[in-house]
Amino acid sequence: MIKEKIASGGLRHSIIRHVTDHIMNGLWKAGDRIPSESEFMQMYGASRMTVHHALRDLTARGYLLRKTGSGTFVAPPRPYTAEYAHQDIVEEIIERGHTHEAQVLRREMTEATAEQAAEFSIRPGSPLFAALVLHRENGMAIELEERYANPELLPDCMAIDLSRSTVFARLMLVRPYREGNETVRAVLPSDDEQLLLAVEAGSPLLEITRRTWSPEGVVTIARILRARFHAVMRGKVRPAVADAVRF
Amino acid sequence: MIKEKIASGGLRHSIIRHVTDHIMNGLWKAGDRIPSESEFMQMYGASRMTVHHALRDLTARGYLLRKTGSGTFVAPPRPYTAEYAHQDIVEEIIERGHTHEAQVLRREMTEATAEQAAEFSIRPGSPLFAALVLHRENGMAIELEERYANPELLPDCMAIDLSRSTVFARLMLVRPYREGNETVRAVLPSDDEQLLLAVEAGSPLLEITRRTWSPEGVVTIARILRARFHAVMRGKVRPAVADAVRF
DNA sequence: TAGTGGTCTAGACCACGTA
DNA sequence: ACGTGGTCTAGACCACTAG
Repeated sequence: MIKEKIASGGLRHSIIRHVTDHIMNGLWKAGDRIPSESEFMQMYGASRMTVHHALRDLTARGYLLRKTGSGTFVAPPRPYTAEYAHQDIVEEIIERGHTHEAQVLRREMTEATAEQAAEFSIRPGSPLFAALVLHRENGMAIELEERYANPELLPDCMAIDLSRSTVFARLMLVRPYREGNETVRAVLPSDDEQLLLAVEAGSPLLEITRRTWSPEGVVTIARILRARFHAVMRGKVRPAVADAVRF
Repeated sequence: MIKEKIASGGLRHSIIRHVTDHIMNGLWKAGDRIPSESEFMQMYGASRMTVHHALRDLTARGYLLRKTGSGTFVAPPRPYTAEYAHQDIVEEIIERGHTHEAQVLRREMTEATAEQAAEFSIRPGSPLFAALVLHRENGMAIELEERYANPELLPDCMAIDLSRSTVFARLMLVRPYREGNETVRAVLPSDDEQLLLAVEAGSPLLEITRRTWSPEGVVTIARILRARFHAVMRGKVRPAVADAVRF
């Protein structure tokens, strides 16, 4: 019976480490059946709840697959998942110790066109917040932000001082938990965009199109053009996590 | 006492939904203290273990913060996290019902230069696998893959039939659980790359540089150039998940 | 000192899958 | 029929934090 309770901070974690070590070392390969709950109970002298919740954690994190009636198996390899943490651009620039300046090119409440209405799932003609902001770092234009928002779901969006704050920051406060999707492309700027961002014709830009929704509906859609050194995204790569315990 | 055991698939999930609903609706805001375990026990007529593991799940997923002795609190808003699932390009093309063709431009075992040795944390002159593969979809060049790998950690890499399979696929089998980082940029191709990918001069490309390591060290470094419709990445946006239960 | 969360036990009933 | 995992209970001891 394996007993390392004191040294390792809990039976639960001992079991978790046991399993992950075996998987990492290749002793247990994808598809392999691993010991059952009752076998772990004997190995560790643990109760079933302890074993169960250790294996449950690992299942939620994508390491295991469990089938009622059959057993617990090492999950098949998953695709790489790259994770990018997007920060508020104002904070990002300030953290670098640089100066941020925003040029507000558009900021108004409009009526949704048919196309926009479809994207937001609202009625055509409904009020829609529209903005266009050029962000500069140390005087150099690095990002052009084209933004639309549903004022129903993001109240007071017209009150945001876009020269000092961002819709992003507002979102964080009002809709801290949300979902969305994002598309990243390499693009060339239009003539207008080229002038605004003060880049040479033919400069490659990173375009990020992001749609964000809360349970009530689409909150905001943004198209972000990044230029120069800012035309980069850095992220972590991990095995994809199962979407465990959806709710 | 709230009882919805039958309708909702478990007390645990009822409690999880209770909490997430309140957070999503804004009834509980960041930093707010939420009911204690014993209060939830009374509300749901549940045992402490059930309540505890429901709240534990939510903590692991970044929704809550728990402090022994103080209580449970709504976690402060986190930055957007965009998650991109990278698939094996061969599988991706085949799933689209198209034909995949790989042109192997380089495939050899070299000796690591000083620079490469530093990136892989190996000794200069150590063997290093190097490859350059051009991937075509329906005959059209869409991706140029420049790849290096440490043969110590990725055995048999010279044996991979790069015209039919990928180093990616090999990695999935041999190193299913790994970590890494990734950088995405918008770039213009070099003259060589432009010719190989058969794009016009000045076409913007998506460049993905990925470094992958296992517990033993850096396994592989890849630089991927994506052209045309393939110069896109689509991902999901979610609140960042706490790195819970590290081990 | 009273309340909080962290951990664990030893039972229990159920649905499912394999044989 | 039996073993598997899914779920839940009713206790317990501990360390920490607040008043």
